[in-house]
Amino acid sequence: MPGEENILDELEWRGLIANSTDTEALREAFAAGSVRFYVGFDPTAPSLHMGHLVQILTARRLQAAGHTPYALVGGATGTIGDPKETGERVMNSLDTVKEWVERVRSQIEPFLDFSGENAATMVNNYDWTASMSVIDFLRDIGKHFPVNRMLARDVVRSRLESGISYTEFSYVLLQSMDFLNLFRDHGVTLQFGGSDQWGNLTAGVELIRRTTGERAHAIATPLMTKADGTKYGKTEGGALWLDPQMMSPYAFHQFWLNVEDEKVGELLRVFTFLTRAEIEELEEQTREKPFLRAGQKALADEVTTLVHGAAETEQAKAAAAALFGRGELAALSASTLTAALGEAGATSFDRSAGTPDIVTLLVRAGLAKSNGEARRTIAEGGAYLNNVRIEDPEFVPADSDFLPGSWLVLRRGKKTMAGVQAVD
RNA sequence: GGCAGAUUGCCCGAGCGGCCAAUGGGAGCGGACUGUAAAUCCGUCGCGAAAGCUUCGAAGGUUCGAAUCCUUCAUCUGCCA
Repeated sequence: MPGEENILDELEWRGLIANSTDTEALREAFAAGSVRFYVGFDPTAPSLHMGHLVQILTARRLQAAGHTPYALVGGATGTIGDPKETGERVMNSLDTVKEWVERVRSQIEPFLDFSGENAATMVNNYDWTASMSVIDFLRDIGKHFPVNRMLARDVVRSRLESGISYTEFSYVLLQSMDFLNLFRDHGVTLQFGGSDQWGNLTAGVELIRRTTGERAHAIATPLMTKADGTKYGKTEGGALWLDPQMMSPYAFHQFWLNVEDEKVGELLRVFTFLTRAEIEELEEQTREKPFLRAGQKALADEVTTLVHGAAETEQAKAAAAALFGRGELAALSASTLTAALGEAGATSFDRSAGTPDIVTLLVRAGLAKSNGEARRTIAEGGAYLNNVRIEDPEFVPADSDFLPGSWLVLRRGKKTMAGVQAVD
């Protein structure tokens, strides 16, 4: 094992352990050698998001400490659907799931090392689930799941009134079987997941105990929430996607840059590989000189680099510097503007058709959903062209308003920017 | 299977024939303050420039006029089988 410190202490310090089966036994296992562990990702969308990133980075931390990752994509479980409290999931077609499995897999791979002593392995539970016979499943797995216990689980109990299909009710059996198979065939003794997975995690540990008499471990990472306890990204503009097509690196970088002071330390610990000393220094700065936003800046740079790479981070920063900078927008070069607005969001209009008015431009740029909303924004004093507030809804930009590259920089409120370019 | 009640905008929740595009709260959005933070205060919050148009589970109906009354259907909740 590299290093004196047990990785468990590190995870605890970072606040990554919300729940765990037997901490002391696990600590011993970590100290005894390379622990084979697994974490699963169900393909429920075309991209993973912030919540999954916690798991991916935790896996990376464990691998860095010498342990051996098995990253599982849920080709089978993704077709079934983990029950959630709000109600039955919409079943996705097998083709869709198959496509998402590939996308999820390629999103996870860059974070792990697939070579060396403790090389990571990718597995897909479709491989051992699809071919299984119903009889085997019911006899070998189902027999170990008392329905009365299953009914007592929180998610299930919350669904008893509104209804739950047999399909989703059975989900826990599949996930538990995954753990059992990986335990038997690959010697995997630890599974971790989000704290909403705790029931599924412990069910797997129990299945292993019942069928083999041996002990496996489970860790649940905490659910990330905002300072007021609400979920991140739930209300504003959807989830925080890792896929650059679904959320631009610029928007991703901006998200972390705008995090509340109270949360900076926590997020630095969970989402970056900065050392304890570095993080404590940043927390200190956030307390002493919050207006410098040193913590937010480090957080945004670190996480964006992890997910999108250093080059994209630089572009996102350059774009923000150009758009939020003190200087005149007109002083920026055409290429800087094009790059910055490309990050922030850009559209174009045909010059020969004439310049649209401000209302149309706001809608065109995606800053307002309807003309009415655009007008309202103007009336509220929240509409800007080239950083100058526009108060007349009839306003049409003059030729002199065009910046280098025929750009118009539109802004709604303080931080939402978009560019519109005149093209021939 | 029988009886009773419910279904309102992103969420919660008033309204029970005209004054209802529909009270109020939350979320969201904008402004002020600040630091591209939090808290607070103010404004805004179906579409439309407007006339007006489309909304109150779905489809029909009564009426000059319906979210509000009637019929059928769907879903949910209680009570009785």
